[in-house]
Amino acid sequence: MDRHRTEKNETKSAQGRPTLKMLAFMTGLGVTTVSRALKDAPEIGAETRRRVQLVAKQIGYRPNRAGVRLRTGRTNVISLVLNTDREIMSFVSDIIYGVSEVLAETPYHLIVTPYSRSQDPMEPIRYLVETGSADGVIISRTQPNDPRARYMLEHGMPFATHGRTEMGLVHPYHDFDNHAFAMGAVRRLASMGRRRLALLSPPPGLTYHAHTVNGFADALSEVGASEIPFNTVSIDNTIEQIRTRTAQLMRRDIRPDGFVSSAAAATLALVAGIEDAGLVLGRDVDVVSKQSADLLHLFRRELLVVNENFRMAGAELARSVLGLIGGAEPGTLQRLVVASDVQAFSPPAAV
Amino acid sequence: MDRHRTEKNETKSAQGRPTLKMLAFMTGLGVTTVSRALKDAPEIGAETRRRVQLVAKQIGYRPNRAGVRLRTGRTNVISLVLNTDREIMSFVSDIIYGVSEVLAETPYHLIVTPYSRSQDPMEPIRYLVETGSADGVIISRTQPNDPRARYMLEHGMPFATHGRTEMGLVHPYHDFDNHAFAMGAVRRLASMGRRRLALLSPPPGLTYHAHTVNGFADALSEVGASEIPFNTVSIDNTIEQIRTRTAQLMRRDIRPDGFVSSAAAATLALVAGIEDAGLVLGRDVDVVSKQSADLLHLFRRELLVVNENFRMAGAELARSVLGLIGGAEPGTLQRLVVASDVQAFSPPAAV
DNA sequence: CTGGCTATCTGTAACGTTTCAGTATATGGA
DNA sequence: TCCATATACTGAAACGTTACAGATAGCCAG
Repeated sequence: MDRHRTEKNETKSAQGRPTLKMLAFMTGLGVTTVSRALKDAPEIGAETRRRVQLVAKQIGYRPNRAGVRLRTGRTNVISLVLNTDREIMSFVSDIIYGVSEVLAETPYHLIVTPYSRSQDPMEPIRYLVETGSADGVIISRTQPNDPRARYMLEHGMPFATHGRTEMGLVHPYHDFDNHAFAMGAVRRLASMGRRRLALLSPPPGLTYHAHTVNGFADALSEVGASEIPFNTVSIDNTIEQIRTRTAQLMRRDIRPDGFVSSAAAATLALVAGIEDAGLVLGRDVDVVSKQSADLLHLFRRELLVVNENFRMAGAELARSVLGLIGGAEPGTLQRLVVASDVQAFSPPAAV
Repeated sequence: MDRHRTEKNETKSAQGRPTLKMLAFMTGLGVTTVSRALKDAPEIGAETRRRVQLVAKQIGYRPNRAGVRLRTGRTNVISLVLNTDREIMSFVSDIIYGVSEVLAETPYHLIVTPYSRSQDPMEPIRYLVETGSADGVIISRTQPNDPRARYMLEHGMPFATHGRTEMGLVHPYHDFDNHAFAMGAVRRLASMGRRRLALLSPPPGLTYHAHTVNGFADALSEVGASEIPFNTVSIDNTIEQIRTRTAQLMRRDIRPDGFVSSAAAATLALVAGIEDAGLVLGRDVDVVSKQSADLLHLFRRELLVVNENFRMAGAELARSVLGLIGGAEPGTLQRLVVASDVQAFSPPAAV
């Protein structure tokens, strides 16, 4: 009579998704035993374990994520928090690919948590922590004193940052040595006889702004070149803004004969501005730029480039978060990538 | 004695996440009532409803996704399925932004489900359907006879495609009118006196390959120009491949004096190849290219461009899937975006 | 005053998982 | 023989939610 009683001898076999209960019925064991057998718990007999795992594989059992999550709180999700309007284009896809690459071999899923202009960068972080929507978080646009990192550290949410912080707190990070990049760029320009250099820098506020600015300044004094200030604009500005500011700058009497640029898209605008002012790349001025895809040499072969690999960064960040979740020491999950040498255009092999 | 009995009068108030049970206790109601009051069910008194919603807002109640998902099967997740290596860079970030933009105002999360070179494109789809990991799916790289679309239709998984299918099955899609794009491009080239045109097309196999090829051919016969075949390569090839093939082509006696290109990144390589062969853009040859970001004019101002807005595409696709989930007719969720006119470079306002 | 509405509200079960606290059987030491 | 202990397994509870099947009370027609 009791409609609700769940009879153990269900006759329907072609039920939907396999569950532990089904597996238990099929093997004649209890669901507890099955659950444990699947995760190689020590108190399960060797034969039983093998038997359960065999059947599970046969019928294609996959744990129900909602069940696991509800019970354990584990989400098997890593969240990549991105600024919707500011992040540079290729940056996003490359980093996503890197992260995906690593997560693909794990039970983890990647979820993208966006935030935009108007929003407080803390908002998505708070959401993730409060709702427990992820087991780990990856953030970019890291600041020296980053409230997001502090908050996640305080709340025990595992995370890794793209870029370092400077708060005396230890956490996983992946960073490109922008100090070395800027130094190398300045040295290269100096070696070409350029003496009045300008820097198209990352936006002030982000940690790597200071790294870049310092590297630039350090190398300037080393090589005895001078700086033409160009800090009314950063790589965060629009193409149009960078272009017009550059053109203005290049029409002055005292103008740079060399540029260091921290991003490829910004470099496009920079060069456009230079040319708007009637100057010629490689003759009147040289430019060293970072890039992530190998495109700048197609744009103007006179450009000098240094490659930064965002895909690898994404992969490393993912590995770091997983490592941290797995109990690794955060201090061992920090990586600073040395900048490669400045590369000039080399014509492709003849066809 | 019974340790397990859950006393109703819990004294701890500063418990972790607010739950329905807590809300029920605070309001003095049953959890069923609270659950219903929060979703504006009709059988709840107006005052009770307001009271519950007030308290819920005050203590920041947010439904536990795992609970909802376990009980209802609804995941509140939309999955964007991406090919890890083939998708064009800017495409990915733009489309993600578009999707995010729309989902941000809903309870839905975006999860990115990647697949790569080696994999069967069906694999991630099967995974999503079998594990019920998403309430809706967005796919790109759509084919005329697309097994993914067929499979999802058969299994009742709501989805939208970027690009159309040709299977006689009705489903939401968003597509750019590549036939019109190709026609417009050819007409423009013809109006400039170009008579021997070549097409750098989308990869064969994808639906919009045929659209583009047909538009190209239709306009050719309309304007009486001829085609120089260039189908050993597509926009899916690497920069290097496109570049060398283009250079080879341009060194032949009979070479194109006009190109139509379906993607901005490919156009960079195309132009590089043209110049490798010693020819000059705007003099020896003209190129009309699609682009998503306004960058090609910075690259070479002689380029002619047509913009395709991937961000909008992402937003539309997201809206379509949500609409479909909400019960809208799939036939009403189809959109073909007309191609805008071919644009030549116009110098920025003087400074 | 009964029976049958309607309007509100409630208890319980169930989704699939893990964990706590056992239970049953075998093994071994005294 | 008896107790202790290890091995292999199991039932029940709980995570937070929704839905089914009532329950209670007020009201009105007959």
